[in-house]
Amino acid sequence: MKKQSIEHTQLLILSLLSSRDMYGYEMILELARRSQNVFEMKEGTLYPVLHALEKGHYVEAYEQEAPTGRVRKYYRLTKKGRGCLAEERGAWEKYAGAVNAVLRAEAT
Amino acid sequence: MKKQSIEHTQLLILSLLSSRDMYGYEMILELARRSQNVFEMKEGTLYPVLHALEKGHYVEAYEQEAPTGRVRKYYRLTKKGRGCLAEERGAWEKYAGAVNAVLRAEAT
DNA sequence: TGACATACCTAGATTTGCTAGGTATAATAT
DNA sequence: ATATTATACCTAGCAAATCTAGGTATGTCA
Repeated sequence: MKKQSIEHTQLLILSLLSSRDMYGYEMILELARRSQNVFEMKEGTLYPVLHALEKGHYVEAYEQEAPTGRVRKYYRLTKKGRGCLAEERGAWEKYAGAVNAVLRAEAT
Repeated sequence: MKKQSIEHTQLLILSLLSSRDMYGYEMILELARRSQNVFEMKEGTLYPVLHALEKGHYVEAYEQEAPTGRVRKYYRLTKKGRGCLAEERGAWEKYAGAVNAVLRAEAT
């Protein structure tokens, strides 16, 4: 079907970054928190997507030292990324609406 | 993440069959209709899933002649299939709710 | 000092859906 | 009459998305 699988991971990452800059590991924790542990994103999923987003100029990376002394790799949403987020948000709403329409029809 | 990709195709098919028995080609048309053309399921997607559902005893197939004279292969939801549908429905709601929670947090 | 949490990374397998082909019949247009 | 389109089923192989399972390294706490 048409764009059957929305790139959920990408949508979620962009959405997180729209509230504030974050580093990878933080995104995993934050996603779990905001979804009440429904999402348990794996590092093997996150990092490749993050690198692809950077390569496509949807996000920019920069390093910053944490209070602990460790250097973290933060990601910032670009203008292009913001546009992509809006687009994917729309796609998600359309998609979820369609699934719900089919599920509701079930009861009819 | 945990069951990241709900088996959307399966959920949609089971949902369709819960309203009435259908044959494959009909499901494609009906899905498009109920979703207002958001879903355009491909035959290459549908038939393999249908066969897997049959093998797993979630649906049963039977042949029936159409008024046109052609024989169609109808599918009927089994009790097991009904249980699976309820389960996947729940999973979908949980999943969609989590995505929406993350998207809403964005605005915060 | 040993275990665990933090923090990053990648190769390869798995799953899911799509592309692109095939067969065959019925309806419709030319 | 005949060519095209819609109906109706099928499968092999490709592509994309995510996960598994490993690796490296540092900081924290019992």
